[in-house]
Amino acid sequence: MTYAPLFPTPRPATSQAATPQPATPKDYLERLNPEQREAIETTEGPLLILAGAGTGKTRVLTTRFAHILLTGRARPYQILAVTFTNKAAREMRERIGALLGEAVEGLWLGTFHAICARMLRRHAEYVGLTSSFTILDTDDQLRLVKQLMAPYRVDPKRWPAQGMLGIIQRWKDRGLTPERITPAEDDDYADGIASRIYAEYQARLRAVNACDFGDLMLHVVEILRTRPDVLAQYHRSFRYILVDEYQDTNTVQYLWLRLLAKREGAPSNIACVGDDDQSIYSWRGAEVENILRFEKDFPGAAVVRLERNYRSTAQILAAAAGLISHNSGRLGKTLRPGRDDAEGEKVRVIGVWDSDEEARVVGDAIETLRTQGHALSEMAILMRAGFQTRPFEERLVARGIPYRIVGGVRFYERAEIRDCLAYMRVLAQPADDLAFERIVNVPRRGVGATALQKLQLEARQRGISLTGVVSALLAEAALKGRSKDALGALMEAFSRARETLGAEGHVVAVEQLLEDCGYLQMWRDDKSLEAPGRLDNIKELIRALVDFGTLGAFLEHIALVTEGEETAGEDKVNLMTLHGAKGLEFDTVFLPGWEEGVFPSQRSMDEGGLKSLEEERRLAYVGLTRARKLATVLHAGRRRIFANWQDSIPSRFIEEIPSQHVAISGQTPFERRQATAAPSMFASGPLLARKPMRDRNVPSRPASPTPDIGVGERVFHQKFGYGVVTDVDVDRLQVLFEQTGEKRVMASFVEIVS
DNA sequence: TTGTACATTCTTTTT
DNA sequence: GAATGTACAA
Repeated sequence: MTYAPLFPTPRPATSQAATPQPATPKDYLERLNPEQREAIETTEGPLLILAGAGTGKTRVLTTRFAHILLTGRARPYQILAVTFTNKAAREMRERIGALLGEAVEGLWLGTFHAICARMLRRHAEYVGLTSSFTILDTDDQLRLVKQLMAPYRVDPKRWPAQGMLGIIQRWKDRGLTPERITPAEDDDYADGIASRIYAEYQARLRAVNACDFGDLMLHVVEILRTRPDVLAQYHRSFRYILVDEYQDTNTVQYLWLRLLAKREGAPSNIACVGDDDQSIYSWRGAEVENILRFEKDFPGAAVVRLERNYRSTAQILAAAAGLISHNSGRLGKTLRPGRDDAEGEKVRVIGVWDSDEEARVVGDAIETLRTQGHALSEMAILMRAGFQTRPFEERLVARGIPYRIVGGVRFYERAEIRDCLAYMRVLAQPADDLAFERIVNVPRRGVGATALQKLQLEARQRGISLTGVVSALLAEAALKGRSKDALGALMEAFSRARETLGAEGHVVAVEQLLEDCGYLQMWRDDKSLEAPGRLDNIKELIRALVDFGTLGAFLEHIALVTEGEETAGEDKVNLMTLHGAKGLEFDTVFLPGWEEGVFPSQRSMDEGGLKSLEEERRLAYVGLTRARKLATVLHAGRRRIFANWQDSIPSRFIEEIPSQHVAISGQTPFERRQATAAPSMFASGPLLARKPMRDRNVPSRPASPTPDIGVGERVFHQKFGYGVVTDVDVDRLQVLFEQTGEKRVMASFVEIVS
């Protein structure tokens, strides 16, 4: 196997002896290719950098940043640099520091949301908030939407609150405040109450001095739109703008950038880096059109294409290029190998009988690689959806192979953490009704739904917060029995904690509060298996509290940083979704579940048709291009979905990879067509050497090979029952089943009935 | 108000 | 298969 000599990955220039002086020799430009240099040295005017996977995008961005500083074009605080993830922001900050030889302070470098939060704290009063506003988490959002929808008595089955929240978020993604929703725009969701709910939702947030994630962008855009003085202030301040992952921007983010970049009588020095082929977030409101339209939005824009890939082998690049060429409406860009010494191995495609075998095969392959001395941290299993990790986890555990799940259940999303955060929020801001609602009855204090409803009603009538109402009612002796005692004790705990907060600081105050109100005791009494772990998590949370000066600073940090601590560095196999893998790279990548309905996902295709199919294809492209040396695609003949088995046919994406860059193996319905021509791969490579298939006396599978089946034929399928063939494509059938509707199935899985 | 039994839905996801 | 939601009893 031509696996051993790894071509070196280009690293940022090491230890430049750079003091930030304009006269510094520009050795940081020397190891760049001509396109990269152009992308860095074209500092004035709008610039679009189309950066394919693995073409040194981050390097260009950071070097460009440093270049602007080192040539004296701007001071650090005059450059605005935005990314999508905290991780990307952190990486940029570190690499800029390395280039300059010292950490730079006062940068406007961060995620869209973090930078907007910073702006919004300065100008909150323009949108009816104060600078101490809280940022809601998704639980709060959903609870609020449910509350607001309740009076309208819409069927929650047909119109779930989740969907309503989705609509509101999409509106926010598009920069639409409630006043900007036209009647035509008002979705027909829940009989057209969506815009009304939206308006009420926004009013409610304002009343509790809170905003949600979308608001961070939306409010700031609204301020920049309506306050020319504020806008002018930022225009004076930001001379250069750098944007990472431009293809993932949604409309508000685009509006925000355009407002900041278009300055009267000055050039728009905005440089956007992106790759239309890696746009995989449209379901979250991202508009690929933003990148496709860039030259129209910013006339006279220069466009630089980075196509030299220094990451993957020529085989992988050709495979990925062939696959993505099936998409239409691309800006046109072909990855070329940046080096000639890395032909590499073909992309492996392995067909397996079922999803259990799939996990087994991957586990075996990983074990083999490990015994050959390859680091586990250089291998990744990338799947379409998070739940697909399970069988692999089980297999890896059984094999004793350490693994890590990247982006699983995040630390700050655990219930116990959110409970504690809600306690802290009420402590920091007693008017935070949404946080209060979360914790009034956690632990159980006998303050249930009806009691809470009474409190809410009373609070609305008096125009005060829930905590305000509780204190008032207690003072008036208007409460009785259980709720009086329970709420009294709770308010006691808060006021004691508030005293401690002033005297001994926030860490002690929070500890005391959680103890006092019985929250910690609740978990100590809990006999379930996970209770001790939850207590540990809470300890961890309190430990993190120490690093922050105030409770407010801590809560802001938490709201914006969703990542748990990165435990990279340990030698473990990486399991994650394809979305989560964007921006990462590994020597070896396993891509399981390439089957119709799974990948491309039926769900997204139902929602978005051809556009979604293309996005799925881009996702496949992202997956392949994560691999430096070897990519292995797998597909199974049947798969466990929910509780039962479902037959599946290989993904169309497999056929779309040019066959000369693919090595097919495995005995599957798909492979049977080529099997006679191409001998099994198993004998050749040591990597995935495997026992021959066991005999399969599984009843669901007819012994006969593909019979001649035509359109209109009536067929029977073990799983789907009776149906009529509506289309035939070699050995795949489109069948309209009586019970389950239209499905694509393998011809070999059905029987003709007469 | 709380607990239990049963039913239903869902599984891209980052900030 | 899990997690959430609903209905109903205590």
